Amino acid sequence: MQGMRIEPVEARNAVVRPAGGTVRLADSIELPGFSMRFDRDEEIFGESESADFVYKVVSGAVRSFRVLSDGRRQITGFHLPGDVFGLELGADHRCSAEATVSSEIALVRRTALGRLAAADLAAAGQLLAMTGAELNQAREQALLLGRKSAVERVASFLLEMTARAPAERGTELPMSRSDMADYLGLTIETVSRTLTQVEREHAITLQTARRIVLHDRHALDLAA
Amino acid sequence: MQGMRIEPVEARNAVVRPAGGTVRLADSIELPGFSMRFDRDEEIFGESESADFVYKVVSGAVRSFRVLSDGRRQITGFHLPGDVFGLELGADHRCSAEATVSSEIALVRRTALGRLAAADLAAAGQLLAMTGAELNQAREQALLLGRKSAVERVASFLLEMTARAPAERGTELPMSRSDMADYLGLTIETVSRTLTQVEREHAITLQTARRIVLHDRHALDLAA
DNA sequence: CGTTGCATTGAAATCCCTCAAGCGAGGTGG
DNA sequence: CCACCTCGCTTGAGGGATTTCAATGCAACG
Repeated sequence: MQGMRIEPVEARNAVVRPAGGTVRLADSIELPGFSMRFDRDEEIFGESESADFVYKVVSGAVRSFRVLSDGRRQITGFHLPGDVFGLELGADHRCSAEATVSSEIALVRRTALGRLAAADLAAAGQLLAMTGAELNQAREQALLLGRKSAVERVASFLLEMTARAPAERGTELPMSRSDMADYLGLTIETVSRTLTQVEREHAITLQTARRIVLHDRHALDLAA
Repeated sequence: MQGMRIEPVEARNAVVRPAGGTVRLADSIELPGFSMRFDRDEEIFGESESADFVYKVVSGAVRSFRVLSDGRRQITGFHLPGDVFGLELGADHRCSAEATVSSEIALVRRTALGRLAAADLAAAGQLLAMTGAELNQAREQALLLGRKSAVERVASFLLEMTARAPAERGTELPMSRSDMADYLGLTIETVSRTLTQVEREHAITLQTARRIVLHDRHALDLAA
């Protein structure tokens, strides 16, 4: 409905790279698709929308999240270049996804993926493996949210990001403090305070608000 | 290693119902298996043990959980009669499982399940569906742990349990306050206080510590 | 060079945790 | 059969970590 129409012509901000290419979702899953650009904070899909596509980040970053009726938000994951997201088993999406920064996203029709999985056992197995990996990650997050302190959460997050998004001379954090807070189950103020605390302890340097350099991995390991 | 050997003869407390029967893991997945009895607090499998079996609760209840090095524990789910658990994608278990009360558990060799999934697309699809359902549930828990207050967590839990474990004239809670606390990311004292608070507000009655009667579902819905 | 929005910092308040004691049901042994 | 013991649950008081409220800082942009 009010969600994005995916048709190129009607897309609002999204610039489409015309179809004709293929998208590799996994080792043995390569399907025809196309790509679109999403501005920062633009919705890619919404909760309980029909799940017609599967998505892969080409560049930029995406947040998946669920919200309570009063607006409280829990981000369940960040998706970085190369990551596949929006994979659903039922007919509808069970969470929403938005770009945290301007991003290019590749789209594959779910019907195409479904046909492949129904015909190719290797592909079906890889779908299962991808879902299982997400499950492990979700449980890791449950441990973090249920039992870790603010410092431990932030340390875990920094280690995760430095592992996943290594840049030259530091790590880019392609999301706002608000996004981090809603991922870690904290407030933006606590995230900010904790980051400066970790910096004062010389474990990291905040080059800019969104760029860190890791100095003492061991200290973070201990804190996480 | 120190984990339980599954062989009937060597099992410590576990009484085995001899093999020969079959276990239905899903609509189109029925495989040979056997069943064992586990005492309350007895380990069914441990983190990073080899995942040789898949399990299904026949009677009783099971907790799946992960622990931090200092002993803090996060329960990721309770498994009630009919539920399948211990389904892994890699070679090893990524969490531990213990009986919360004396339970009868059916076991199926993972190799048997693997063979079936590799041959039968319907079975592979159902495995995927089961994993996906767990994923949705894990994300629901993330929202609870990251963004809900103590009252909201307890209310959500009570609604979940009354839906899943309805008994005549009330609901049986087949786990201790400590289990509830580690599932909800709270302490046992907060769980206890919150339950009596909810009782004082006439939403439930605590017949015994482990048996509740739901009086005002609407009030709990609002609180959740 | 002012505006705008995100990030940081400070002070006070709150919710939940920690520590501690009391209670009660179930089991055991006398 | 009853006294006693044990273990889990409940309740209270105080403290602490994180949130809330509020103000300031800072960088990007027009």
